[in-house]
Amino acid sequence: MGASKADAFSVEQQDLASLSKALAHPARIAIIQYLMNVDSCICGDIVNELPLAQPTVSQHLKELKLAGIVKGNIEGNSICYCIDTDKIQALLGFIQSIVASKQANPNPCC
Amino acid sequence: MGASKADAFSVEQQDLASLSKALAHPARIAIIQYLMNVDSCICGDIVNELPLAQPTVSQHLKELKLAGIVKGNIEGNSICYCIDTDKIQALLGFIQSIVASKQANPNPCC
DNA sequence: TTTGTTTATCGTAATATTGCAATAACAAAA
DNA sequence: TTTTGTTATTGCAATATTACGATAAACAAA
Repeated sequence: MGASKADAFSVEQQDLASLSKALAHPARIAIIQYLMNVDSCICGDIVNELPLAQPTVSQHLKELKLAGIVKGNIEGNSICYCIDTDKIQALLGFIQSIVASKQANPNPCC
Repeated sequence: MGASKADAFSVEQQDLASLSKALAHPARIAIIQYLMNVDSCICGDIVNELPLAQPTVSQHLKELKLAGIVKGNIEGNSICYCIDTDKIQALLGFIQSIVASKQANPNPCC
C-alpha cells in the first residue's frame, strides 16, 4: 500500500490541502514574493531570480497556475505572469478561522 | 539528481513553505477542523473521526506538532491535542499580504 | 503483576515530488 | 526561411511522502 487516500475526505478539505500544497515549496514562495514586488508584471526573468534551472522554474509555475494562485498571459514572445487571488481567499479564510477560533475559545489545557 | 534544493532559499521562504506543507494534506486539514470544533480539547478520538489507521493519524499529528500548528499535553492515559496559533500567524500574514498587494496594485495585464 | 487502553515508533511498499538535461514549440527578428 | 529568444514538455534519477501492519512504550485499573 502507499499513498493517496485523499478521496476519503471532503472536497473542501481536498481543496484547502491542494492550495496549501501549491505553497509548500520555497521556490514557489519566492516566485510569489517576486510577483508581488515587481507589480509591473513583466515576468519572464523569474528564472534569473531563482537558483534553479529553467525547466524547474517552469514546472513550479505550472503548479501555481494549476492551483489558481498565478495566471499567465501570452505577451508577444514572452509570458506575463501575475498573482490571482480568487482561489487563495479560501485558504486565507480557513487560516483566519483557525486563529479566530482559538481567540474566541482559549483551550482549557494546552 | 533529485529533490531538495531548499537550502538555496531564505529562512523565511523555507519557514512559509514548511507551514504550508503541514497543511498540505486533507487528513491534516480534517484534524485541524476537528480540533476547532471540539474546543473541549479531549482529543484522542481523532482516530475515530478519520478514515485512516491509528499509526497514520499519529504520523499526521506528529507533522502538525513539528510544524508548531498543534501541541499535545499528556493527560493521564491519553493525550490532549490543541491548536497552537503561534507559528501559523506568519503564514496568515503572508497570505494576507498577497491579497492586499493585489488590491493595492491591480495588474496592468492579467 | 497482569490486563486493557492509548499513543508512538519501526519497517516497508506504493506513490508523489523535485530537479534538470535534452528537446520541442513557437513567436519575433533578421 | 533561418536564426534567435523564450517558455513548455519529456524522460529519468534522486528523494520525500503516505499508509499501515507489527510492535513497543506508557500508564491506569484490576
